[in-house]
Amino acid sequence: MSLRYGLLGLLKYSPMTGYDLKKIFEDSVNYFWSAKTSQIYRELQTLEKNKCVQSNIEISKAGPNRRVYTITPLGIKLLKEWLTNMPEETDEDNRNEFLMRVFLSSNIGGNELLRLLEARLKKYQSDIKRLDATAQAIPKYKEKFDVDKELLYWKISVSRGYHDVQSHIQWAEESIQYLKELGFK
Amino acid sequence: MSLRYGLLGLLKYSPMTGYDLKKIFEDSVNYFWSAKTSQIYRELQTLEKNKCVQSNIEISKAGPNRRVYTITPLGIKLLKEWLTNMPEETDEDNRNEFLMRVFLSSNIGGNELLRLLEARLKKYQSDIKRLDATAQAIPKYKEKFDVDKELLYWKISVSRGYHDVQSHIQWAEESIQYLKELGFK
DNA sequence: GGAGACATGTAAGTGGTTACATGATTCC
DNA sequence: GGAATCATGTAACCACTTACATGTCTCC
Repeated sequence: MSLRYGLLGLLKYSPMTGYDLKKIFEDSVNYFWSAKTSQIYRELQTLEKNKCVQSNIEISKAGPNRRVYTITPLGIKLLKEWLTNMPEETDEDNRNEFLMRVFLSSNIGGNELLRLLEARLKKYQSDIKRLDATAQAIPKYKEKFDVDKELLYWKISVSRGYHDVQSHIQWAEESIQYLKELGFK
Repeated sequence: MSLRYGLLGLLKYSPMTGYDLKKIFEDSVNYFWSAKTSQIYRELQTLEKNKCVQSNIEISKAGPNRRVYTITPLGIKLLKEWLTNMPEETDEDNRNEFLMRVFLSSNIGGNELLRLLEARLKKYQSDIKRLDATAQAIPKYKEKFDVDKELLYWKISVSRGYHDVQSHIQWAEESIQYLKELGFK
């Protein structure tokens, strides 16, 4: 569901192609949602079937033709309905393969887990850099889409990204230290 | 994949039924993985097809019969292989429907978002209680499965759960305050 | 001439959810 | 008598991934 409404939400800023949407997902929403190109194109097709968006082919002399999607009034209506009708239990999706590995680490031992955690710590540190890039992209979209009140909500979302990464780093560092104190290396 | 190995990992502690596994998922692994009964039974069937587990029906006079699954040497081997061969990019699955809503909140406005965040904060606070219960369940499993070195890894996992929830709470509180300072109510 | 960005899709498969179906036992 | 827990499953569906397929333009 979220992908569906994410696409509608972005199309509300401006008409776009599937390719554009994929790029925005990559460099702005990416820390809490991602989607493969193939899924985006398919979802756009079903959205068009449901009359939530409408597409027009834009013939360009320079480069391949582009199918540009525009949100319809119905699309806007359904987007707002989704946003206002929030179910009691919208779980943040906790599925975490890495934690499954940690949980089962008795099978590989503390030394091995230590190495896993150290590698993971590096990943978390690079996550911060990706978030910085995202935060810096916000003003760019401000110009591109000529939005203003949106910025507040984008900032609150990005801030959640930072809180998350920072807590991951803290946990990894603590756990590494703990394992070392126990004599693992 | 993770469900598959989660089941194998738990079955390594002790032979169990699908129903048992479901219960353990609910009160011990739940904060980073969950699964519906139907999925667990199906997965156990494919694991048996692949010779990773083996099942025997236990006839009980009191109550319905139970199909008890036992991990095979092949299952143990594959579990360990999975744990040692960690791919470079095991993403923690970030998909977060709630954040998608926050990100798109310009469509409903700051007052509405404030209410969403306040409800969410309560949910986070109840998450802490669930984690406390999980942490307290650890010794129980220690006796049940007669494990000891596992405890260390369970503790490290649960600790991650706490870090996560605490950062969620902090973010929600900060964002609520921020919105209030801006005059939303 | 080749790499990489631009651009759009289809097909098959996996993992997860929802809905359905059944029936015994225990405790109030 | 009724609700909750124990216990096991099937079928249909939905969301997402992986692999495949095609072709243009731009910059080095």
